[in-house]
This record gives sequence, C-alpha cells and structure tokens, in this order.
Amino acid sequence: METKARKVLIADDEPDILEILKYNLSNEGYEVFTAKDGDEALEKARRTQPDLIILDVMMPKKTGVEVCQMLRAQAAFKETLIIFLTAVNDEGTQIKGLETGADDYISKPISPKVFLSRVNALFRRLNKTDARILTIDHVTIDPERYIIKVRDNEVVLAKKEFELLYLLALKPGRVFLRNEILNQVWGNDVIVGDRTIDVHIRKIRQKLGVDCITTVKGVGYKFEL
Amino acid sequence: METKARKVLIADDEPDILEILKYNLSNEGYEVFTAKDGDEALEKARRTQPDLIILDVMMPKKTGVEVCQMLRAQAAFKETLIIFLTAVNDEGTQIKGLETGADDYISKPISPKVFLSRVNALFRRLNKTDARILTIDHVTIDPERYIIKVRDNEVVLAKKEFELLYLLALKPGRVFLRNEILNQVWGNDVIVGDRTIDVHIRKIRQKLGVDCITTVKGVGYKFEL
DNA sequence: GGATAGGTTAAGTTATCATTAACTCTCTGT
DNA sequence: ACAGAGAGTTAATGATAACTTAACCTATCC
Repeated sequence: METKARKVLIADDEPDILEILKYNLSNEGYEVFTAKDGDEALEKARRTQPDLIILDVMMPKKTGVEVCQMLRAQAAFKETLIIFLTAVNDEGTQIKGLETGADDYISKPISPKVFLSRVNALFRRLNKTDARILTIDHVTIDPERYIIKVRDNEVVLAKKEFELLYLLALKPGRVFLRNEILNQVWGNDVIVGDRTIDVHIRKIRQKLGVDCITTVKGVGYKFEL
Repeated sequence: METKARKVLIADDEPDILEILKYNLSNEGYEVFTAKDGDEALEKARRTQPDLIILDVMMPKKTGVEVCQMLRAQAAFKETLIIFLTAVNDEGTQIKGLETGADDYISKPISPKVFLSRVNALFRRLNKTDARILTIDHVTIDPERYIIKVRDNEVVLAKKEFELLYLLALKPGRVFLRNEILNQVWGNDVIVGDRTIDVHIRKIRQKLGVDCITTVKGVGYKFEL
C-alpha cells in the first residue's frame, strides 16, 4: 500500500522465529531481510539500509546489544529504528537495551499480532517525526505549529482533523483507503465506527472553505486542489 | 487464442480428492498438475513452476508442511502461493502451517464452491499488489490516484469501471474471458447477470471517448488502441 | 465543578453506482 | 433469407457508500 515498501532487517539465530516474523511482516507489505548472527546483521544492515532492524539479544558472533551499539556509532544508522528481541523478560537487559539506543523492546515468546502492532506503531511515530511544512498551491500546512493557511488566512483544525489532512496532503492526488487512514491517524488497534472519518473530512472541508478533498466512492479520499 | 492459464499443482494421496479439485480448477480455466506424495510434489513443482501449490498436510514420503518449508527455502518459490489441506480442523497445525509460509489453509471435507472461491481470492489478492501506473500510448491509468488520462484530459471512472479497465490494460492485446473478468473484478462468489459486464464496458467506452476496448465475440474483451 | 472543545456515534438523507430487464442490433451458419 | 446467439443499448430499480446533523461522551482548562 505504501508507495515504497519499508525495509526491515531481522536478525535471530532461530530459523523458526525468522520465518514467523518474516512471514508476518511481508504480509503487511514490508520488504524483509534476514540474518542469523550478529556479524551477518551488521553486514546486511550496511548493504540494505533498512528502515527498521530487529535484533535478537542472544545471538552468535555478536549480541544484539553489541550490534546496536556499533550501528548507532555510524551516522547512517543514527535514525534507524531498532527493536530488541529477548527470550527472558530480563529487566536488566531491557534497561541496557534502551540505553544503547533501541526504540522498542519485545520479549519472546512473540505473538505475531502484538509484534505487528508494535512495528506499525513505531513507523507511525516515525512518520510523525518527519514534520515538514507542506505547501500545495495556496494551502500551507505546518505540522510544527498545527496551523493551516489558506490564501494567508489562518485556519485552526483540531488534532485528528489536522493529522488526517496532513496525511492526505503528504501525497497529493494519491487515494488513501479508509483502512490506511485509520491505520495512520488512529492506529491499528483502535476501533472506531464507520462514519468517523466522514465526519472529520466534513469538518476539514468546512473549515478550509476550499474544495481540496475528493471522495473516491468505495475506495477512499484524496487531497486535490 | 488461448490466454496463458495459471498453473496449479495439487498434491494429495487420495485420488478422489485430486480428481475433484482438478476437475473444478480445470473448469475455471486453470492448468492443473497433480502429485500423490511429498516427493512427487517437490519434483513436479520444480518442473512446472506453478503459480499455486495445494498441499495435503498428511501425505506419504513427505508431509505438506515439510514440502512447504523446502519450497520456501528456494528462491524460485518465495512468491508462489501455497495452500494447505488438512483432514482435521486442528488449530495447532493451522498455526504451524501459516508460520511455515503458507498463504491459506483449507480443512477437509472440502466444498468445491468454497475451495474455488478461496483459490480465486488468493489470485485476486496477488494481482492487486502490483499497483503500477500504466501508460498505453496516450492513455494513462493511475491506480494510486484512481485517475485515467486520455490525451491529458482527466476522465473519472467509477470503481468497477476502473477496475475492469485496469485489468484489461494490464495486458494490452490479451483477451480476457468473461469468466476471468468476473473472477478478477467481481470475485467469483458474486453472481451477476449476463449483461452486467457489457454495461460497464459501454460506460468505459463512452467516458473515455476513445475506442480502446475490442470485443471478441464468443470469447471476451481486450484492451487495444 | 462547570464550561468548553474535541472526538465519536447514531440516524436520517442524499447521491451515485451497480445491476437488471427488456429490447435492439449484428453477425454467422444453414 | 432467416433463425439463433451473442453483444449493444437504454432506462429503471435496487443497493451502498458517503453526507449531514445532532447528540453524546470525555478529557481538559479555568
């Protein structure tokens, strides 16, 4: 669904785990690479430049913590998401993991559902981080200030309204399925009714006063002036 | 004149099951191969390079799960669809099956109707994934934006119209049987009347204003400028 | 603690899309 | 030439998805 698939590298010495995670992530549309030990993880990370790296803490050659430290030392991996996997719910390791710069921490045994929701959540958070000011024709969207300008008139949107508009405006013209919108704006796990999106869309249209959101019936919405 | 049929390999040790499934799939236009045990399945898979492999879990020589694992380990079968058949509705096996990288899971006794609908659904899902912009001469079809352009004029099609046109345009010149179109666009569980496709074709021709869909009487339609 | 704004839901309405049915047209084979 | 089959056409109906409005929670802020 994503225009360009997110790349994920998984490093674990247990083939079963690799297989399960790979299967689940692929199904969600991610491009998945695997490694079976610390050294291979480092090497594949360098080669594939993934957006997310999942590291088993206990691995041959180098532990996940070591790999993480070495990666973080390189400029290219300063911003890369890193998740640790650990067999025991070891509090000590957990702290240590986050200190070396991991973004999340998942303990085995892994429930694929939980796992996916954590991964998706991370990417959502990441998405929000790259907050750049969008300008499409005479509409300006500033995610830092939560402000919209239409022909120099300031428009105030509520949080959800803003996020929804921002999402659509990130790729003008592209149709976002209702499911995509729910995932990005509300999050995977939240369940809201069918009409929630419509109401927000309506508010946006109303407040902006410009016809900039097009409905594609049976499909979704797109931003278009 | 024969279009290129999807290849399906069925592996099961019960000749009756093989016969029933083969009959049904052939009827839908698939090209069917069969195997009566795990080893034969592997060998035929290699030889015929099927688009879909249906594996009985309980088979002589090698179980379906084993076959699946061995296939998935090979690059050539990374993307191949795999369905498991199982006699008991065993939850454990089910999970295990999906973990080894199966795409679906059907439990016996098999209803041919349900079976076909699952198979078709899988192929539909597969097709949808490659959402790319098509350009044929001066006609552009952008599934991401749900927009058609004819000589830079934007044309708005409804969902079904769009999907139908997109399907035909995926392989310009190739004739799509009416049944194929129904399967791909409507889904094979839906029953619609004889003239439904015609009406949609007509709308497309009308809206595009260009004569780009050719009727092949008694067979189907093709996209052609 | 009351007011306020944001978020969500529910229900009724509207618009558009999809489908059918009835009829016509155009081949093709005898 | 004529019968039959498949496809084209049209308008009407039925089905869905989206729009709209109002009401209802629920945090948050004076």
